[in-house]
Amino acid sequence: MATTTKTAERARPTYFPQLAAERLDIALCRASAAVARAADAHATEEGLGVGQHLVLQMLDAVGPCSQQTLSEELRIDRSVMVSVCDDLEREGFVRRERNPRDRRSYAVTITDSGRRRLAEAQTSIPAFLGDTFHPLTPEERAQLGMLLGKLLGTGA
Amino acid sequence: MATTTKTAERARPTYFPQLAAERLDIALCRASAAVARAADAHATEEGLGVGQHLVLQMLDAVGPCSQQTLSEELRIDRSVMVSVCDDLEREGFVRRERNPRDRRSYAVTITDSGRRRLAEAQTSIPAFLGDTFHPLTPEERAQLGMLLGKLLGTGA
DNA sequence: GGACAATCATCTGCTGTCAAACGATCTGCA
DNA sequence: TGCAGATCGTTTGACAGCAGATGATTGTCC
Repeated sequence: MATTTKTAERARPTYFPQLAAERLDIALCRASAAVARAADAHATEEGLGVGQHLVLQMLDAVGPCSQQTLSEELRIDRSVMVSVCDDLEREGFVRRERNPRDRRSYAVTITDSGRRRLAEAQTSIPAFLGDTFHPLTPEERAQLGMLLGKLLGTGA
Repeated sequence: MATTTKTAERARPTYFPQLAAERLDIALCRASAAVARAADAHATEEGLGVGQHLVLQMLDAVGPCSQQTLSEELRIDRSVMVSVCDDLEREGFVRRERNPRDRRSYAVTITDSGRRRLAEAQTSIPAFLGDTFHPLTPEERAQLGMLLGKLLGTGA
């Protein structure tokens, strides 16, 4: 993203310090949404959105899942999960079969093609992520992940 | 928000640990957007959105500003700032006067009514925020703010 | 003075997210 | 068995964020 260079060029805006601490928290959370959005946009450009990547990764790791399970684990809204799976299915990366035990739900399964695509993505992504998170040291990134995880109640 | 109680009630979803670290970062950033959204929704319910609150707070602290300055400092998009100021002006919390030195820009000024509204909001918000951020200690909150700030290039 | 690029506020269109509602299906209970 | 309520996937409508274009204004360079 050009944001990094841009902020360097011009007198970069700063959260003005008089902001009440509580509001600053929220302002920053809101801003971290921008990071996620940028990552999303970039990943989509590369042909595999963050949501799609997460789904493939999870299916690869834990086997067939319902869309419900996927959306709960990955914090992607059910209605959004529909289109994520639509896209993945259209490209042949997953199969949707009705779960015979509960015909309301699907058993979403990763295909061999999906596994190959996943492997590709794993290699192309790190460079971009290094770019996005480069202001932070590896320790700080780990810490950020830990704090956000704690804030969101995902356990220690 | 009911999120805290809800996560306690039901088998709470967790980011499944096999997630590659890089993706987890982004997944968490994305999820923290949900925190910001929840805060926004709550604040709007109380009659003063987060954006509006931030603007009032800044105008109160640093005096009249152009919309451009406000949107840069507060990381609110220019086009969004238009409607934020529209709302504030309609309710009489700010005045928009043309800057005589540069008639392209406005000098947005907080009114006495705006100051009163700001004072009200300052008292009603902390309770909700304490609830939202209670998983973190004050030190951790400060650290989270620092890390996100660094990630976004707002300086140390 | 006049041409040109830059800036401010604004509007429009696109995308992603979410809440609410719906049909199909399952579960529990009488 | 039959019925009420819950759950799964889906669609729809509303809304925020963002990029790009526009009109008014400013500053700059010739």
